Amino acid sequence: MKTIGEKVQQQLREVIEAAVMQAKETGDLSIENMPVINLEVPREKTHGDYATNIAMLLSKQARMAPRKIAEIIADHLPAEGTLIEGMEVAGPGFINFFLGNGWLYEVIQDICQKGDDYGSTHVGAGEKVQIEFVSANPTGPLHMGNARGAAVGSVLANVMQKAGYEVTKEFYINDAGNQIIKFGQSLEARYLQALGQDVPFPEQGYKGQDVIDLMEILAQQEGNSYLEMDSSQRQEALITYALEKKIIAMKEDLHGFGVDYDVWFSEEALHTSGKVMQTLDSLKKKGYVYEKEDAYWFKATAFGEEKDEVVIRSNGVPTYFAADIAYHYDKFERGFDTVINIWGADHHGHVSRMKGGMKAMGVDPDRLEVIIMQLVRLVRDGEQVRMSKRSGEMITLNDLVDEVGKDAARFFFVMRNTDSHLDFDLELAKSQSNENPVYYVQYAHARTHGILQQAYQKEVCMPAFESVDLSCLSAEVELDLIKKMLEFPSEIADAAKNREPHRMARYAQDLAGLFHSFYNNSRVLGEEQTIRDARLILVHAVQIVLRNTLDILGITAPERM
RNA sequence: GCGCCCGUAGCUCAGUGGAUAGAGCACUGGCCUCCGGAGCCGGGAGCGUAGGUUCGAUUCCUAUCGGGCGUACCA
Repeated sequence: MKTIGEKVQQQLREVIEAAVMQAKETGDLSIENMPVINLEVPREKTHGDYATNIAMLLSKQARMAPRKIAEIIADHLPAEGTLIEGMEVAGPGFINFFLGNGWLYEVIQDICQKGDDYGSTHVGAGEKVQIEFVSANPTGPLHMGNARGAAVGSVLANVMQKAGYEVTKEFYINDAGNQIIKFGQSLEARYLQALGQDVPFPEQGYKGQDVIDLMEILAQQEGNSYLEMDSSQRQEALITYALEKKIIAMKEDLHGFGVDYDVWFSEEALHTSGKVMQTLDSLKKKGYVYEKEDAYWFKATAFGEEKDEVVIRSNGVPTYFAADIAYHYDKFERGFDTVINIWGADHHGHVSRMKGGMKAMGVDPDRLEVIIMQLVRLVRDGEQVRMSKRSGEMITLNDLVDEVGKDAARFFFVMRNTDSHLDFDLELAKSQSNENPVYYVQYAHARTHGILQQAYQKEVCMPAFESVDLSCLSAEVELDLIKKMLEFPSEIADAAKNREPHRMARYAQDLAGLFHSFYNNSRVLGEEQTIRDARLILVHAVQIVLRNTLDILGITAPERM
């Protein structure tokens, strides 16, 4: 199923190719190979609806100036029987095509017909993709970095789903390892303190208020029933109790942020099921694990790394890296074609050795993609705020949602390329949230609703899109608006293929901007019927596309604000 | 030292090798008694530096300067 934009481009390509072949046959051009015909929408409107650079590409093999080639090709292009209304040779040798407006009106009908489904494509071809994101330590509340990951991951999942990938969202629970031991020590200290004992708090413990609260509640509910256990037993029991609470809380917090997972995967389960040791055995057999200084090492140097990595410590405990190899191998065993991880920049050093691990396990490392998200800097009064779970000084995801709302926060986090640092200015987000671009987009949607609502109240019937004459939509803003909506499916496809969810935020702003311009330029109600009906349909189409975009962004599309 | 990411307007950022590099904020000049002014229209100002590849470079390569992150028997 091709989109209208694709159909038009295909027709242009066929016509251009035929013209080049004809020029070759008549001897006007001497070329051997037909290059891929590249069509682009010129940045400048005066350069036409589409342009091709084929003349520049042919210049070398034809041994002619690009402009000369462009003129020859243009001479062989048929003027009749196509959408082409005009063409010109311009700049260094572009051939610009000017099309009539007829095909644009088909776009509006296409949108009205498809509704919520407009924008969906099959470029993903049902590829099974797993996206793992956030995967925060359950030892503390979710922070800004997690929030960025949550927004980016969920929008990427939405966009890829819309583009025809089969997407599974997964959260990896780091419920094993050193930080859990420290967590247990922290819990124990807080529990005992809650019971009035004067015990010291561990140096490396988690100082967050959430740990104190959790243990005070437990102390109130259960009293000193944990007091009789010995310390290690007590810590274990407290960890079990606290982790369950923490995970439930994380699920709720993420849900409140518009993020729901398909799978919650426990690291601890990898250890207890023996998968970690199985993976290490398998690597040993392949000769990629060896023993040195009482520890076991993964031969990362065999995969281009600078040094080998410990997988089992000299105390017999496997490292996080060992579990991670087992975890990622398990992902592929579960049948995913592609596995995408979204990690903070502080984990980037982990990427290549992880890929090395996959290669050692016989998995093509290119099937493991890691999106590295640059860190979020929290700014208050123009100064950077340092955040640390251990010190307990932080703004949590919940704080953020309470202050600026889910919609604004999500939009803010997903607006930027993941390669860029994100300065999150608390004062701006809290006190001046009206300036957040999300309102601009949502307001456009509310306006579409307002017009349609007014029409309804004035008993103006919504015309059937099939029977309306749209040809009176000829103002520049109207045509621009339609062209922008035409791009929607390919915008989604590109965002999905390139794993760039921020494009959808950009698209939303562009579309909203064009609609606001249209709104100020053209009235809908009060115009004579032909114009009114055509514009009503246009507004209806804009509403659909805006809603679909906001849907991908996980942001509500309000009817009024 | 080595590795990864980033240097684009006063600030925060867009810009799959193309023609005259775009938004928002800030500053500033306008907008019909009208479908919602959280809007619209206009103005000034910019690709860190130096080479290279190319018909053509903000985009690719190299070097260099500046910022961030990593370089644990932490995760």
